[in-house]
Amino acid sequence: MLQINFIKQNADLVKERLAVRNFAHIGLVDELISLDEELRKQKLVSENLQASVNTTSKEIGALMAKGEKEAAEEKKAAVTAWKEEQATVKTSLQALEEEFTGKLLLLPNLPHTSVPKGKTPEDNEVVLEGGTVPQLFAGAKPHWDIIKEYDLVDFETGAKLAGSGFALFKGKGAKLQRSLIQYFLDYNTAAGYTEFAPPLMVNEATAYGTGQLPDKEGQMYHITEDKLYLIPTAEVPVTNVYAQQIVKESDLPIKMTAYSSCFRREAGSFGSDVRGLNRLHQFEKVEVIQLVKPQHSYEVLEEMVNHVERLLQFLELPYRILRLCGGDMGFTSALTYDFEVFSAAQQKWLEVSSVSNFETFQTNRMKIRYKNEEGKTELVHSLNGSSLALPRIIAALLENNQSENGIHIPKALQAYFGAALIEKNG
RNA sequence: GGAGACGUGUCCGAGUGGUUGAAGGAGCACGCCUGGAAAGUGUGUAUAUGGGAAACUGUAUCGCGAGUUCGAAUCUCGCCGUCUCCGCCA
Repeated sequence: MLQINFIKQNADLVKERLAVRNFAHIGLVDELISLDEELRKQKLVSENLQASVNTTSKEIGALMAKGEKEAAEEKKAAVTAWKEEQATVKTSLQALEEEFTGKLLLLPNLPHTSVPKGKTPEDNEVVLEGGTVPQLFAGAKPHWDIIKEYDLVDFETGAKLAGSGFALFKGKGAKLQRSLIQYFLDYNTAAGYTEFAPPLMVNEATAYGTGQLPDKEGQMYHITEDKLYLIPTAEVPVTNVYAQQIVKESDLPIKMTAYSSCFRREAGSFGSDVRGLNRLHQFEKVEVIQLVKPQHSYEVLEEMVNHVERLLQFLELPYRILRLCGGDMGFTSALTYDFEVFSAAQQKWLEVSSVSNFETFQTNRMKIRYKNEEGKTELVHSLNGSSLALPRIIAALLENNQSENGIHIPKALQAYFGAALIEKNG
């Protein structure tokens, strides 16, 4: 959530930055500014009335103590009148406040100056490519066929148990996923991230904190009976660990990692994009999250990008890094780098990680602050990234590493998986 | 799920309608004492937001929300959480 004081002092800049996103409701900026002015005016009126009520009530107390009942009754009448006046002000104040916060929640984050203009994924900027795309043999198959052949994932049974878009991992497939999770977590904790195992459901306040609500309401599974949401990413519970806290300056940066299942309704997704492991309602992911001092957040973003990049190098996958354009960037982000791996049999780039700096957009909602060098409390910056999303990594590994003999396991993973090859009779 | 107890500042802990933003203690900071330290001693020690150059000052906050009252940490109701007993249970 943007800060109203910043919006007021930089109205033109805010509009200009929002335009980079192709944000359709730029008019909200001016609306918010005038709403805020009106809000302040009415607040002042209400507070002044309250001040009169407070002081006079104290006087009544003193008069009662002295036994001057009549004088006390006179003052009571005055207070009652003020309170009636205040009641009407409060009613309109409340309505204004609701309108104001409702509208403020609709404003997305301001894109960083390095964010390219653009509307669609085609306008994203390729920052760099790494790794080499393998030459596949003649009988090479897309992963959804490999999975069947090696009996690694059973989509039919997944669909029977839960519905389409739910996978049942099986045998070596399940073990491959488990070994990747273990490897990713070890890699992250070795880099100084503290491991968490968070709740997979969160309440409304938590979902607002990281910005999933109200923007992505329809994307989350909602357990209405208990007013809980299934998390779409570990970012939600883990970033909120420090919500409403003023952390010690010496505790920064706070580095956290978590493995979790992620749940997404993916309403309206169709076509070949969703085939096999490419898009699921439930998938596994390991996430890294940092809370940092504002002045360091862009250095930290680069550090996190490097961290994820090295992981892909260890997995020996061909990858590229994209700087997302304004139109493709998430609601809460100021700058996002996406990582894609090339899945050689489907000849397709698959997004496996998204590393973002949210600056104060999330921490303003969560009120995560620290006392800076001058002793002033200040919002920290929050960042996160996937390291990594499992199903698409598995898809790319299966496709890129297939051979007549079986599927090769990258060296870095062999100790975790317990073998160098997944054999056909497996 | 049933019955009961409880939820106060960094921590412990007082406070059942009126100078209580909140006693007292611990902790912390600064000063005195000391050769130095400990002990002792003095002072200070919440957050947010509005006004003000500042001193200072208005408002809100004793789990959260609503209500009663001229006035609520104190009374009433709802919610959340913690603990104890019972039930159920991986």
